[in-house]
Amino acid sequence: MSEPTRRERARAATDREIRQQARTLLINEGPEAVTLRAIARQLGITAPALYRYYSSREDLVHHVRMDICADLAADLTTDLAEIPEGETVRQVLTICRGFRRWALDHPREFSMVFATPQGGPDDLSADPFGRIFLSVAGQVLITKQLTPPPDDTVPPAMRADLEDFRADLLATIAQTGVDVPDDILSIGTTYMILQFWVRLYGQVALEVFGHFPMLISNTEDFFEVMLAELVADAGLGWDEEPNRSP
Amino acid sequence: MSEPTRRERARAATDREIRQQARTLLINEGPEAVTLRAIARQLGITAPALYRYYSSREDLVHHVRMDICADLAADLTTDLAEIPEGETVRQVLTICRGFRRWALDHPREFSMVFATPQGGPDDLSADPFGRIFLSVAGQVLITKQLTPPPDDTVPPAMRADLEDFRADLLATIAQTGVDVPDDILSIGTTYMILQFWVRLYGQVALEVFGHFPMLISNTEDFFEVMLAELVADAGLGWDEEPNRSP
DNA sequence: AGAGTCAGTGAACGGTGTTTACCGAGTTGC
DNA sequence: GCAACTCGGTAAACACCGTTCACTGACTCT
Repeated sequence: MSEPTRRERARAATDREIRQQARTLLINEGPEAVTLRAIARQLGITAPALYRYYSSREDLVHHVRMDICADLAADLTTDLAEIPEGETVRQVLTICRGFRRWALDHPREFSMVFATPQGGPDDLSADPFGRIFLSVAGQVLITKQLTPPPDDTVPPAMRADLEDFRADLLATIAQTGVDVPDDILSIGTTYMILQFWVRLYGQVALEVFGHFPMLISNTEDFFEVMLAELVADAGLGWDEEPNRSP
Repeated sequence: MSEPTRRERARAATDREIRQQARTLLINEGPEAVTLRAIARQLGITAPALYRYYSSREDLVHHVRMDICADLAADLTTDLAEIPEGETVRQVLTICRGFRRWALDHPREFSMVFATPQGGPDDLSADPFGRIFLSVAGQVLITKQLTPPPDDTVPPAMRADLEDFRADLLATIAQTGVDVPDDILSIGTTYMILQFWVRLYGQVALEVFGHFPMLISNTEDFFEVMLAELVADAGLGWDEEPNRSP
């Protein structure tokens, strides 16, 4: 069992090569260039051979999508490792900046993962990026006093969904080893996390797709201003941020 | 000159049919189904004939994109026509709801126009959707007292861009016939309009792409809550909204 | 009436995803 | 050790794609 046969190792290796080559083509020449024949050509094999690994082009693309998510999560984890344990605000900032940077550096991967209508509501715990996002949210929840909107501003029709989401959040966070008491995650806070994601995503997507209604020469600053507002609105202080004197 | 020859009228007619057929294919079978041969087949002609109208498939797709924008703008204009002149808050709500509804009803058109990395910074005055968005913004600016962030919260590095954008805004609004005194459009207000667009776009795109981190059974309510917050943050009151008793 | 314009055609080229039948090296069971 | 089997890879074929090119034939203008 711990003895993968030679065949199995070879298979796993070419499988990795296929997906790697697919991504190289995606990055360098765009999504329409990632074709089975091109991939096979680069690998020195023929196109039908790929059907031993994936049932169709769509199937391959799907797996590539998952790889991309995993890589993004790995990137963010690396960034995060450099931030000391307790400084949760810096962790939040780091992950947001890391997400933006990754999106700008990998626009084609970004739009493949975050801007294709395909796919039902994604299971956040399956998506590694979701995992890391929620894990940071968990750390914030424990160590910082948040100022969420009072629960009664949330309309009744949303409560059930938010309850479910809260359960998801708690489960996902518990899985990462962090311990979150139930009462710290109010419905209002849950709603706030959603809003956080909406604004972060909107900003990054608009920047990647170039759909800001104006020419922005310094998008970096624009993002930082938005991020500062976002953090302030979430009730996180700047107290841990060294770049800010009182 | 006012006498379009029979040839010219025929040409314009088939041109419309081509783009119409392309959109039908896009809506019913997705972007990869909009192929020159399929379009020609539906029209009862052969594929090379399309090259009399467009220099390439990409060229056709580009024009289809413009058509989609024009249709969206027309939709929103129709919605807007039913709102009395003075009730600017309702106009804002109408246009935001209309944008969301259109995006959900036409997900493939939406992602083609609003979620493709292609294209540099788009000229908002060329895009008819941008026109209508800005025209409403203009009406709001004249008739409502806004509470924008004070100008000095805007970092210096962004000021130049915002100045340019403000000029664009004023020019676009002036083109619609609405008269806006220069001083009403502060830098802070300009920044606020940008933020408004970021949050609206983020919410709608996430809903269309199904990338909310939770299952939302009632997305309608979620949108309405976000919209209410958005309007409140923009400093617009609910005073004109009849569904809200004091 | 003759010249010219031009939408549309048919054939062809090189590319694509996918299926099918086949080969042959690696693995497995006896 | 050898037969049986598994299975990654191949070649050929099919239907489709975008695009080019030489050509036709009806409409338009002078």
